[in-house]
Amino acid sequence: MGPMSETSPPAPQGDPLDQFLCFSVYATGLAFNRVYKPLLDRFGITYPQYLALVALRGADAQTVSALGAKLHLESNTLTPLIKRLESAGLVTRTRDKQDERVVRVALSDAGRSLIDDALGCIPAALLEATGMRAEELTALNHKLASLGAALRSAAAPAGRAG
Amino acid sequence: MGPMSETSPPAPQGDPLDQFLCFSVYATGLAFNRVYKPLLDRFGITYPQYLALVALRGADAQTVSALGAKLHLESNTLTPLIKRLESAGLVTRTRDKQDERVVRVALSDAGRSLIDDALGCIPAALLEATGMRAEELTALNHKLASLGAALRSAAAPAGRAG
DNA sequence: TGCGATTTAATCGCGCGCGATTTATATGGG
DNA sequence: CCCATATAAATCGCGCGCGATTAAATCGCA
Repeated sequence: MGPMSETSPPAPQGDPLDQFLCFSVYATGLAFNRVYKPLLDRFGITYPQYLALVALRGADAQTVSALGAKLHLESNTLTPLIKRLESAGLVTRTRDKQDERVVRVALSDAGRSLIDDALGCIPAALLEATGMRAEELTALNHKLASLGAALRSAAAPAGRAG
Repeated sequence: MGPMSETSPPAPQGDPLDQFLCFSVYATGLAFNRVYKPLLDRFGITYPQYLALVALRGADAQTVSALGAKLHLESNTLTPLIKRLESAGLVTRTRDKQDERVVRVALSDAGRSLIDDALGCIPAALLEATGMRAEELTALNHKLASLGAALRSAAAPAGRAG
């Protein structure tokens, strides 16, 4: 993203980067990670692993591709991450009998209880860290989601007007 | 972030992750990167390097710490990044004569003309990729910036109520 | 049936972020 | 003056993201 409103001749502002929406997204992502880190360290998982466990909680025995569709990641990122979760005993990986190409990933009992525990306290801690009202965050969430969707379709290689 | 509005009993929605603001920030960050990648490849730089060059354009001969304050990064991340920019001939690194501990980073002529060229076309391409109006993006930018600031102060180790 | 095209994961290399540590320089108190 | 402390940057290891490639299984079609 670039300077958004070119209609600002007078003040040079704090920093040029602050005019970039992409930078706000980038920096807020870093900030989220820093808030999550100490909370997730107590569970021995990373932030991407936390997201994967949340996604797995939604539906069990998902393929790597299906999980990737939810997380917007591909096997080159997911396979090593899932193997680390497997080493930690939090998920199981099984080749599909019908189609040996696909690997199905499921929460183990330990994984399920870990993510349930985590969801019991972490979201509340995060909500407090934002210092904002839930409805305000929901609105922001929706706007960001549609921005993300627009960017994803713009980044898609095939068939776009423009 | 967690489920934001617990006031939604009926629909299980698309995916649980979509209820997490942190995930929208994370996924939108990934999406921004994917839009930037082909644009920045033509200049031979990465997205963090692009941000660093933008920050350097704002004020020359900055210390690593000052640059880090703008980017919300520290020397463990910045030093290697800056060295890559130096190898590419885009910035210069010089030890401060008054205080030999500090390193001052400045754009080279090549770096300045590269970032000027990049800013000449990339922000417009990004604006188009969002498919949103500039004023809407500006509003989103401000909300995200204050969210980021809140998270950063919550993540700061010392002296907080709560 | 056979065999190329497609699909699904996995592998590899590189550039971040970052916690932890190290090195080098500067500063201040006895 | 000397040494403890502080500060700035650099180094190291690990876990992502991801482009590119590979391996293996399935599908399709003659």
